[in-house]
Amino acid sequence: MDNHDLRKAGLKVTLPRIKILQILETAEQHHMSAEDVFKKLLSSDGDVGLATVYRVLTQFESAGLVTRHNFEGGHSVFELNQGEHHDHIVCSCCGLVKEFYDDIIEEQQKHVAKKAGFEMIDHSLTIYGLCQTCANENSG
Amino acid sequence: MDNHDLRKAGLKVTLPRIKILQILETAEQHHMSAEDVFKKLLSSDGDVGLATVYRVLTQFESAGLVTRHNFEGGHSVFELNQGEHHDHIVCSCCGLVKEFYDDIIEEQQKHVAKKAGFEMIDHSLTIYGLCQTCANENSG
DNA sequence: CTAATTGCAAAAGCTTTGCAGCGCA
DNA sequence: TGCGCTGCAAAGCTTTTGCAATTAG
Repeated sequence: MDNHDLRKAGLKVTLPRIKILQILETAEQHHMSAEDVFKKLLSSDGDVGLATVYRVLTQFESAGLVTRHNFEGGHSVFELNQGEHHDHIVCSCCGLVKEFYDDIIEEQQKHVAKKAGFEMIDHSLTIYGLCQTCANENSG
Repeated sequence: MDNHDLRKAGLKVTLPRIKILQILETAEQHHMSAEDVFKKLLSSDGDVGLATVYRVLTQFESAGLVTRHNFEGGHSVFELNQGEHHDHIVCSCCGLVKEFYDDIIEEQQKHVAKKAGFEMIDHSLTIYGLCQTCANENSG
């Protein structure tokens, strides 16, 4: 239940926040830029400002509801926090994002951080490549 | 020899390019933003525009002389391509950047990409954490 | 009722681009 | 000599902020 998540985060349950949460939940591609979310809002109703989208997404990030990623390309993308941690593999051609989780890599990172004398807080691993579709198009 | 690298990249050997290359080579912290490079230029002579710094760095990137990273924080940082590939561990507190290379992680990434049906082009692994200095300050 | 929230518009970064003049090859 | 390169200033993009009106609790 959305409203519960919002309240738990200390945020008032307002229409923009509910809508944005729903968009993030139901989006087929759940890595969205602020602009993406804004466009979806426009087509659904058209009463939420872009500034609000940014504010809400930032609040959601602080509340731990979403994660912000800085993939290549200058703008941030946001993703709903559901399920376990994972990393990303992004198609450089079409922008497709797939998620993956690899135990060996996770373990090895802790190891590396310790060896470097760091207390690991977080990490961001993104593999860039060509998805099958794009690879076929380019070769054929 | 700098000039040789430039010519090899099909770039004319001009003063701004030589200077920027030297700055990247001799910088103690060799992950620099365009602004960082620009400031160094100002203190050395003061005749290179910020726009030129961006242009030259972008050209260097295309030529494979430098790599552009999108760490957290909105702006790009550039790093001279010398020696082997490596990943980064960044201090969230003071911004210190350390490099590391881990064979197991490298291998495992190839594996993951293949399993996801991607042709791997590149990858970017950044661990965020607290360096020893910052960890001590925060605990003490 | 009160403080949080919103929309709009304006501003603030970082980065790119247009253009006239300068410099390398 | 010619084209590439440069500096400056202006524009472009994403993101943030100020403010008056609105709304949740």
